[in-house]
Amino acid sequence: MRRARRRLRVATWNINSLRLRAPLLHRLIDSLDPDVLCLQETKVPDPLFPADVPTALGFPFVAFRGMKGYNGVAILSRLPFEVQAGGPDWCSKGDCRHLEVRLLPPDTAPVELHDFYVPAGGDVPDRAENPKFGHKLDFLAEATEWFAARPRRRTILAGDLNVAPLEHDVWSHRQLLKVVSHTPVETTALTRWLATGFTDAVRRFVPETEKHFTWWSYRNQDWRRSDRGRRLDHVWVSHDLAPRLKRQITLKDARDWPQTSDHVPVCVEIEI
DNA sequence: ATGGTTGAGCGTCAA
Repeated sequence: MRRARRRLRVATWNINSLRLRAPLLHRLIDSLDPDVLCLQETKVPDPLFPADVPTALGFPFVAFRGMKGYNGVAILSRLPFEVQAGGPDWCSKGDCRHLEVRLLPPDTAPVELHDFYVPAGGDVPDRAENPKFGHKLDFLAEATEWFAARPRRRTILAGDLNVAPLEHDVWSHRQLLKVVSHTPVETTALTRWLATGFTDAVRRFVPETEKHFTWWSYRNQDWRRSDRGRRLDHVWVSHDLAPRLKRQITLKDARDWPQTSDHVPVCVEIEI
């Protein structure tokens, strides 16, 4: 007997403080209707996680890993899941940048889901001068090694990867070649990670010759007019899921929400 | 070359 296919929508958003922007999640859900939502930069320690927020939004299954002040990831889900504990402590820093869950749809096989928040890497793209850049490169290398050693089936990886890998993932390739997020050492590292067995889901729908961004700095007076964006937020799927991709939605309108994040949500729909 | 803005949480640091 053949198992039923199910529509799965996975969204990712760097929310830049969950407690501050929890009210905006209503808009995200109205616009994207996700089944699963991966958040980054929740900036909330676990004991202070607002447990009532996901429940009120209709997402009864929740996992979170947060700390004081910085970082922090969370997964909100309509589908049940099991948290996969015992993953690596990336770069031995204990800094709350990754969650893995095993989604358990009632009518079809489980799906492995990863939520990542890759280190931003500071301002100077030189590991000798800037330890944060070294941390970023080490994180990317560790993640690549870890995924290379695992099988890749029915797997989705989403998050703020803090690298814009392609020429048209930034507003000016030439002007950003020495800017952290688009330096060759970073784009090469991210491409190697992708090549451990993933497909870039959004670029399946948006041609590589077309500019496509998910982040615009707060420091631009008129973000839409200057349009100096970068594509830092990604959804990747294992190759077996690539033919099942149905659409992507990058919710650019979210950049105009009141008191919003500098990142916008990205959502992918897959027939699983 | 510099500055521009935001959040956490009260110092500045991180982005």
